[in-house]
Amino acid sequence: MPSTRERIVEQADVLFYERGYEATSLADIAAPLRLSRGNFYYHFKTKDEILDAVIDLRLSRTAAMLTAWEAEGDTPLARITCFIRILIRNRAKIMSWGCPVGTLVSELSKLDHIAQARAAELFTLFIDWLAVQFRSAGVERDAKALATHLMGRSQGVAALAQAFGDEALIEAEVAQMTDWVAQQIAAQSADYS
Amino acid sequence: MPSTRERIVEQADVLFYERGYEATSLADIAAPLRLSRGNFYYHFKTKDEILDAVIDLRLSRTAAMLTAWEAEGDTPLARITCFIRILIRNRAKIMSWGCPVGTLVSELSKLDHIAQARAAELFTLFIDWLAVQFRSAGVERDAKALATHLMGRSQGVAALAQAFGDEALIEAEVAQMTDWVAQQIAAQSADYS
DNA sequence: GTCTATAGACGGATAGAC
DNA sequence: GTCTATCCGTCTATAGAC
Repeated sequence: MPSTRERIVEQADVLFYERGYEATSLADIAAPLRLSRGNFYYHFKTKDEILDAVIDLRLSRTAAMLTAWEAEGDTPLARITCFIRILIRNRAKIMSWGCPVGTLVSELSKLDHIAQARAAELFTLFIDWLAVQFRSAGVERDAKALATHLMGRSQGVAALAQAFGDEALIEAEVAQMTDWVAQQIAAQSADYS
Repeated sequence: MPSTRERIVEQADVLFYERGYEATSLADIAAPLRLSRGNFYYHFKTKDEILDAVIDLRLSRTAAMLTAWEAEGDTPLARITCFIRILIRNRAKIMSWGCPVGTLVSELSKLDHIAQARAAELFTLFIDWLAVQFRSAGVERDAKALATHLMGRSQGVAALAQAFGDEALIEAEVAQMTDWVAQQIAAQSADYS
């Protein structure tokens, strides 16, 4: 049984993703939970506070997901493939609302919102994790650059998928990204032989 | 001497980019132009009408830019490089507000706005033009796929640049994209030899 | 009786539309 | 210039638990 606060954050998380932060009113969040606005302000003083809580939620969920991928794949390539395949797994949502991270960061940037930096930490979580995987695959020097590149590639796919609602585009790019990662790791192994 | 209507569209174009469509009020557009609301409604009845006009403006400007690039570069590679280098040329704006096309399409998607499809045509303009360049470089079969891929790559760079405000990231990715295009074209030439 | 949780009304501001 | 709608945020009231 989740607390009222948790239900608010959960609902806000969904609506901030699907409609955007600014376009979501506190009434929009409260209504489906059957909460009065008065009750609402008992738990959160401002809309920005909810945003902070939503970012906290996403950060912790992302960290947990990355930890799960550590156990799920037994090679660096397998683990990085877990990352790439979220584009496939979440393709329906991505075609409708884009990447939850990228679209939030973009909106907060335009609003000059202080929380933009913390939202960008979601990117950092992914990139740092990917860099660890590349390093454990033997790529020492360029691990961070490769990780950043891969993050960017997935952002690009999400942007075009949202624009055109094209599922085949996602699949084609995912295949290319997977090949690219395999090549980077193989090239590294070749250096040692 | 631009007409009042043109000045409205021009101002809206800037503000829709820097602040976003929804976050820009009609007053925000009218104020710097010192227009009365009455005068404003003489030119545009609704906010959506202004959005349509802004998209029209961007479509025509994009088409003109693409035509200019045709003359500017004397090889397909040089012309495609013109495209890639807008990331460098507009890097300051991109770090602040992202890609004008990608962020608009993303916002309109979340708002379920009818104009989303027309905004996405801006992507189509670029992709079709890039495909023409790839084809004129001898890449027949995959021209559209390569063009789409390149468009996606640039979107990814813009997204991360906006998130981190990292100029070096842009330069590194631009260099990689340029190399990638050169390789694609070289690989095609090799097929004929 | 106090603390927690919920409810509802009100105010000030702003937006879009006419 | 006005009208209506909406939104954020505050204030007061209430109901129950301990």
